[in-house]
Amino acid sequence: MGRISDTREQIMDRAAQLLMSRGFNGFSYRDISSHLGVKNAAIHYHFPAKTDLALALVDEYRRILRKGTSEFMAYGGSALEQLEGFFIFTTKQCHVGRCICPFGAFSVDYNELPDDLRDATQSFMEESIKWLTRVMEVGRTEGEFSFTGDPRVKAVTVLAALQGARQMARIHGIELLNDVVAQVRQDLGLAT
Amino acid sequence: MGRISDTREQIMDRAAQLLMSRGFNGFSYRDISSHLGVKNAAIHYHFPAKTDLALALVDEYRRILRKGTSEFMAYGGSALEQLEGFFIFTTKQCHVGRCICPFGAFSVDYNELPDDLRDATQSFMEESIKWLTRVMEVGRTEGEFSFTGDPRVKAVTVLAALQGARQMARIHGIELLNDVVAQVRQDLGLAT
DNA sequence: GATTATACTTACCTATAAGTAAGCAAAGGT
DNA sequence: ACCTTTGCTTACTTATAGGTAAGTATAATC
Repeated sequence: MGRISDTREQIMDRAAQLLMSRGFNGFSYRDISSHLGVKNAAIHYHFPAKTDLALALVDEYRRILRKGTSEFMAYGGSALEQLEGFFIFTTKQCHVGRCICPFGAFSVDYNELPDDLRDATQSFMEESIKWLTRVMEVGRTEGEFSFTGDPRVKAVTVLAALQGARQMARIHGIELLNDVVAQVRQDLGLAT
Repeated sequence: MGRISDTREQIMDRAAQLLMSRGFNGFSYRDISSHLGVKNAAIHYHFPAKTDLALALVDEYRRILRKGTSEFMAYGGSALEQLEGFFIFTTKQCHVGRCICPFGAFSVDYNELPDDLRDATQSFMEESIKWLTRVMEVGRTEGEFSFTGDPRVKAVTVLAALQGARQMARIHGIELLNDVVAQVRQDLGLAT
């Protein structure tokens, strides 16, 4: 028994891995418990239903996003830095865990998801879009990027390309993601 | 009992719907059989294992792809026409069934898929990439599109953006896909 | 007209899923 | 010293999954 309870954290860590490698319906409590050496019911103690676990994960994702973007959102700053940070985060995560984007994981099962989880996923996504929209806006205004059209639509397109690329990378090899990132940069007028 | 056996076709139709709306692990034989008003074992008669069903679906996708692209691949032609056809196909499919791309459906569960199904998915994807690469090549040469970098990488990026957009559209509304298509066109120098 | 293949159904099996209820050991507060 | 909360385990339930074996009605073949 840990000091406070690091079991809860370990559950979430493992669940995050599994979610991004198999999708929400692709893993079970058993996959978590057997890995941690605890019983199934221990997971249910911390997260009574699978939905609760998923909600906790979405919350954590949102916390991570906010940590990396709150200063930029509040005061502005280098859009290029934010974007490159995002690329690095994405590719690193993908290389380490061969995992897909959380949005991708949820979106496949989205039609069968309970309402609260759908809402949480949707608002997390809206938050991500808002952040990248601001990055696009600021970046174009400051002359760091060049693109035509609505910044929000461009932001959504970039997110979509990365989400798709992470998935395609599993089928076709990890370098596919690097290629897509390179192309997205090029499409924003950035040097290779 | 149908003339020859349209049950098999109906199974595949329904399975295709389900695959694209829930992912490979998101539907069961029961979902198909109950919809068709037959028993579970009837599906097993036509497709002993779920893998067999999935393989048949991939084969069908490949057939559809070839039907729409073989002439272009053989003789060249209007790249713009091919691309617009692809956009229309994608958006229509998405609007009608609120469904994701087959690649997306398989890629989420990819790590747990049997080898033969992985191979089939991979080679179908390679075929799709090859086709769109040629579209990009011809389109740029003929001056229909403008983009920088490797045609294959550009093709992969476009596919990734559409795959990602179809998934994000489920969470955030169907107009997201239209936006992404518009942005992709714009990024290729096409008029809105 | 007997045989065989087709296209199923009925009935079953085994594994696994999510989830619950009750019990228990240890730590913390009073 | 006693009670309560925390953090689990044991033992169970119900539902569903993929899959199989054996039987049956119809249609085609010889």
